[in-house]
Amino acid sequence: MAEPANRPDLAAMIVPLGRSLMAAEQPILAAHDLTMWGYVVLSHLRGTPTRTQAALADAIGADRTRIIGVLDELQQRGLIRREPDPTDRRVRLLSLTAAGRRLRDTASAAIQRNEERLLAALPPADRRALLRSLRTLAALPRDRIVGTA
Amino acid sequence: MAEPANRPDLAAMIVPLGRSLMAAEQPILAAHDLTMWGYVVLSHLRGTPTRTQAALADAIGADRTRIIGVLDELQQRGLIRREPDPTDRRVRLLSLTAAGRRLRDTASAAIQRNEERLLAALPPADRRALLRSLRTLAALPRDRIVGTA
DNA sequence: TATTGTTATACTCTATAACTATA
DNA sequence: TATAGTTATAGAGTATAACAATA
Repeated sequence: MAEPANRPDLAAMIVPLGRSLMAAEQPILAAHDLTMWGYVVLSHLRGTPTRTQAALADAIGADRTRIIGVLDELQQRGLIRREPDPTDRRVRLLSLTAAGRRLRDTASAAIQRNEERLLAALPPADRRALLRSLRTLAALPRDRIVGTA
Repeated sequence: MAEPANRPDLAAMIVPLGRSLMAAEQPILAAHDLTMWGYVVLSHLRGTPTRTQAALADAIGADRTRIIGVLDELQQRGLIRREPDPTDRRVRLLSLTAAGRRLRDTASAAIQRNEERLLAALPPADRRALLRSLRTLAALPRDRIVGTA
């Protein structure tokens, strides 16, 4: 058993790659006055307006307490709306403003322009398969990956 | 300009996926009494015995000061050798012991067994293309990805 | 003087606990 | 009493600065 390792661990390839991609985003985000979490929030709200801050935190894999300062700033800058739900005044309805959407789309375009530079290293068919596969894996629920520890 | 975003950012897919994969490794590593950095060190030394601790730290993307405790423990447990270079007694020659190699291979097999579960979600051709592509991207030097910020 | 490794310290990021308000 | 949000605090992980040994 235990044949010789003929491929690196998935994690060993993906984690450092992720770190590099994050580092590559940093100057782009800074140019748009966005923190990484700020950008993540905008990106998530762009697809799916969210009913509670807790649900948002959960969806983006952050702690509830961590996103509060982020939301404060995004709201102050008029990039998101954060209105008490008339039905239940404890919850804050979260959505993007037009300005928020514009900013996030501009930043995203710049980020993807940079990413295209890397993807150019791949044959077109592999490139497509990579993106398709990553979408599939990224869509898996976290505990499907982690296993019921 | 700025056509509607038709794909998620690479980073947005890869980073959370990496976090989940790391979380999935955790219990497996714990079962072998390994920390993540410990495992990373063993894995790197397995492929390439390294001449200085600084070079090792650099190769695995860690700080010089961070790996010292890790090396201490691995050495104490007889998993690595760490001998002063007779040529230059400042440097420590680092390599795996037989026990170190065995342990890392066993852990790696368990990790990859778990990863196979996920890869099974992909069509075989995509799966191959994904691994091939990740290898290519992971082999890129970091500053090729980050750009000369 | 420059470099390897080490130790001690400070900083950042993240999670935990305690509090307020609504229900 | 339970839940959403917030604030204050503590903890983990990481990097920075100062030091000792060797070249």
